[in-house]
Amino acid sequence: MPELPDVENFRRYMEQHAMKQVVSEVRVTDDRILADISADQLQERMAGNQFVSTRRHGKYLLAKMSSGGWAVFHFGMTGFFVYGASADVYPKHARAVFTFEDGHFLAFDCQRLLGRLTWTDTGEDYIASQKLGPDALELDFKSFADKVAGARTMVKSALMNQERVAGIGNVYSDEILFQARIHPKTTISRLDEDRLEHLYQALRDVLETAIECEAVPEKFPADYLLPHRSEGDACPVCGGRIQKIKISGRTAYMCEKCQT
DNA sequence: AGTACCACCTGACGGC
DNA sequence: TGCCGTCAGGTGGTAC
Repeated sequence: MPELPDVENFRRYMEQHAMKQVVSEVRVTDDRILADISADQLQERMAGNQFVSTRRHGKYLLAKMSSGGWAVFHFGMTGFFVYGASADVYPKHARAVFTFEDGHFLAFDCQRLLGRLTWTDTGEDYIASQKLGPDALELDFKSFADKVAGARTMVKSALMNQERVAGIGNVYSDEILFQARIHPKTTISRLDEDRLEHLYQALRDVLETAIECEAVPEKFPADYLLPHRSEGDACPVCGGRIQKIKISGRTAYMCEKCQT
């Protein structure tokens, strides 16, 4: 479930492996992965160019090419990258593969096809066109209080709304609320200043910690909910049972004793 | 401005 | 053994 920390990880992976090499071919093996562009157009725009820089906004990864345009990746729920040598086999659900002149490749694997690959001439325009709010890690407390906490909706829904703040999905909203000890069904506009500040701090801490842990559940601190996201599991803080509830159709995991 | 529900998509899993 | 329903979840659409 790629959310902000996972995508930040993919961005670093791409920086580490795929930069400053000429793309010789773009092979799209399932064009349902494409949005608003054809495989031919993508090939035309990318072949002969290099990735020169990357940026991330929320759950979107944008990779600038030497031609000046940007390849845009959204990972849906099952997307990830694999960089490999020419002799390596592509990952099982590779939907698009960029081959470099030296024979190495960067594959965009996306089992459930909920991810997207597209193209934009201007990064800023793309972010605006998707109506994305500020990236969750670039949001100061004041904007958070205005943009997110002004909503007359449940706090979990507000955190997950990409127009309010970009980058938080189902899993990390649960973690943030667990760390802040706030019940996910609380109406966010009814939190007092103290609890709101607590929530904001938890948001930052959780996302930064998750990035440090490379979004690998086993590396998370002992008091994190994430490795215990299953009904009836023991709460890592109080030992009580983790509950599974539905919030606007989404599954939320929480500890009723810790979160009020 | 909210909520609720559906569709997209694949694969794992439980029930029978 | 296999078939069928359900679920996972990011996003986007529609109806209320």
